[in-house]
Amino acid sequence: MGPTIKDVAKKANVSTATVSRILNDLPGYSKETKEKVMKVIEELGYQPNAVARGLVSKRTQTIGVLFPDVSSMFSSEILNGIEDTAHELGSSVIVCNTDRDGKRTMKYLQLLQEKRVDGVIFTSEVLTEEYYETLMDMQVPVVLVSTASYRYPLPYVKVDDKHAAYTATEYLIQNGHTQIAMISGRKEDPIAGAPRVEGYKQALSDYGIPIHEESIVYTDGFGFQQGQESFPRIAEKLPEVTAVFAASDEMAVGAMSAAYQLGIQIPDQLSIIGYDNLKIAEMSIPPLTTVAQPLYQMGEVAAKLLNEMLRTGSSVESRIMPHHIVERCTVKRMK
Amino acid sequence: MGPTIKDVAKKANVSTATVSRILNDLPGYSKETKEKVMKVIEELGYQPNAVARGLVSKRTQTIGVLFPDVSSMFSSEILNGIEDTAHELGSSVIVCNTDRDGKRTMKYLQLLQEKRVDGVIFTSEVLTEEYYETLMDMQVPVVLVSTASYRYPLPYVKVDDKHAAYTATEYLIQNGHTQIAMISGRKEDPIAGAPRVEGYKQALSDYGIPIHEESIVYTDGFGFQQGQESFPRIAEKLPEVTAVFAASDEMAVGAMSAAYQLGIQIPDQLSIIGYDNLKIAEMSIPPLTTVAQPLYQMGEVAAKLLNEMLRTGSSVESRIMPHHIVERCTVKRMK
DNA sequence: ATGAAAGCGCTAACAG
DNA sequence: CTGTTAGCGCTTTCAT
Repeated sequence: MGPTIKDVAKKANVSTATVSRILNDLPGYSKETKEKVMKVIEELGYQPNAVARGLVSKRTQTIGVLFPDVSSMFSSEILNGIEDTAHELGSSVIVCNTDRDGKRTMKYLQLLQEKRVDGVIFTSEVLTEEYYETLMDMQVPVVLVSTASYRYPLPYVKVDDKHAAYTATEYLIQNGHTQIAMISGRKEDPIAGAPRVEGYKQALSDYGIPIHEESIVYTDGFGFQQGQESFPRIAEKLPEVTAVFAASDEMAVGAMSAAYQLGIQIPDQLSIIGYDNLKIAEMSIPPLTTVAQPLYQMGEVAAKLLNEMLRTGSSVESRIMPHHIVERCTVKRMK
Repeated sequence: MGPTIKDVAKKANVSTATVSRILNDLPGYSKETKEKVMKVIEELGYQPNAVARGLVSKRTQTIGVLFPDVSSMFSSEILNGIEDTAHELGSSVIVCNTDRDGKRTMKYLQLLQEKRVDGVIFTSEVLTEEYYETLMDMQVPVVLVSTASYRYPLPYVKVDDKHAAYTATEYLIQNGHTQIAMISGRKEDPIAGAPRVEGYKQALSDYGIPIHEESIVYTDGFGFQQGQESFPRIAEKLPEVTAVFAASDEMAVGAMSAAYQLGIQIPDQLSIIGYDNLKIAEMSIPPLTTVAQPLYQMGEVAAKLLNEMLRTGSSVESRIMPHHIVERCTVKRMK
């Protein structure tokens, strides 16, 4: 193996304590010894052992992050923000792909516990009691991203889903649309499901537009396929619709794909607005108008909050992140 | 803090050695003691400390993975494969976003060394001498993904870029195209640049089609924007072109976007084939025909190779992964 | 089958 | 300013 702090101490004729002090720049050594030690470190190519350090300091400078699907554009953008920030703050991140599987999630939580990570960021899934319990056991700070829990007092960072959905729908209305359908995710999803539907309804209601339950199609996810499959249903049943609000960009793009197959021109014959502002939104044809979630920043903020909790030992406030409409080319101005 | 092995030992009236043996199922204890100990472990909610274990065993069950851009669809697919496999094999993965920055990469390499990761996977970038040196210092197995080094003897897993480009071009030819342009990445890129251009040229040449250097446009990356920006140049200069081979799906989609702006119908007026088979390929309108790289499997294989090297201590063979055409809707059959 | 004891490489009192 | 000495929690000879 490589040289240890002992080797350095010996060669520099000092104690390991002194070397340690220098390494952690704690007070207690002369300029000369520091120089001498640094030189030896250089010569030996000494690299401190973070594992040993972690054993005594009880800090591993590592955080764990759980994603339902690391390879999704959604998750990877958040990961990017977390990683950049954690790195800046001197921590590494261990990624965990839960695959939306309870068993697997629990296994990961346990793993993270054994690895003694300093904290964990839990994203996009609903926090079950089981998760919460073991998270509490771990005795480490936790922050939720793109999810929240009403039952458990954990800080979260997310946009206001209802509000964002309201904004999206309102945008459609302000562009002259009144026959607006919605492609929703899972009805039962307490985070990305129901609230967005509520926001949609609220906007219609506030603008005096009647709400028709048949205008909402519920799916079992937020993917391209769900959008693609559900669009024909609305195209067929609701021919009078001029605009649709999709609860995710992937669904929006799926819907556009289906519309294309059906020979429906977007935005000429039908307007569509998405939700998320993933990379794909600007790459679609035509580019997708959408309500943006600041995913990168959400990751960034989460990492910072975690760090803050670590540093101060106290808890922090949740953060409602701002959302905003990104106007591109899929919504037509009516009238 | 939580209970330690000592607490377990004491409460079970055995030595820590025995508990350790049971935990690692090594021989040397009766069925009765095992049961007794397991019960205590349960009662105490004992969780072994992987940090302490790592200190003595010199294995952290953690690997480091470097990506130029974690949030790209390309990287995240590879990450997914690595993560799933590493997890199956009992390891965690620390992700490092190098941002294509030499300094940052070096910092990460150093960090991984301090953290005593068991191995590292280096992806998509060219391996400089500096990287190689410190990687060697680390004394841990390394595998390259989607890149390779002719100077240094490290195992890699990638497709045969020249061959894959050949296949893509050949597909166009077999569909009756003879006026074929190419949108390439950086000319100097020894992995994804030159080889793909060579494959393209070789295919033309093998089929007796004259090669025009002007039919190749070089860009400074593989992104959507590069494709979008360079397409107009070929549309303008080479009106006779009926098909284009883009060296990445993102570029292909960018090109399609530009074509759309220009009112050029795909595939009716122009065919296009991409490279990678990212998720976006099936989400584009129309769905993109492309030559697929098995990204997930590449990650999977890399993780397995790394594990193999760790297990046996010996080196392994590189893997050329199979590529294949995914026929979708952007290539028109001529004549 | 089981225990005692020596570390792994580092930090952190406590002495000087 | 600097060294000595305990550990951190675990594994691993070496005895018994």
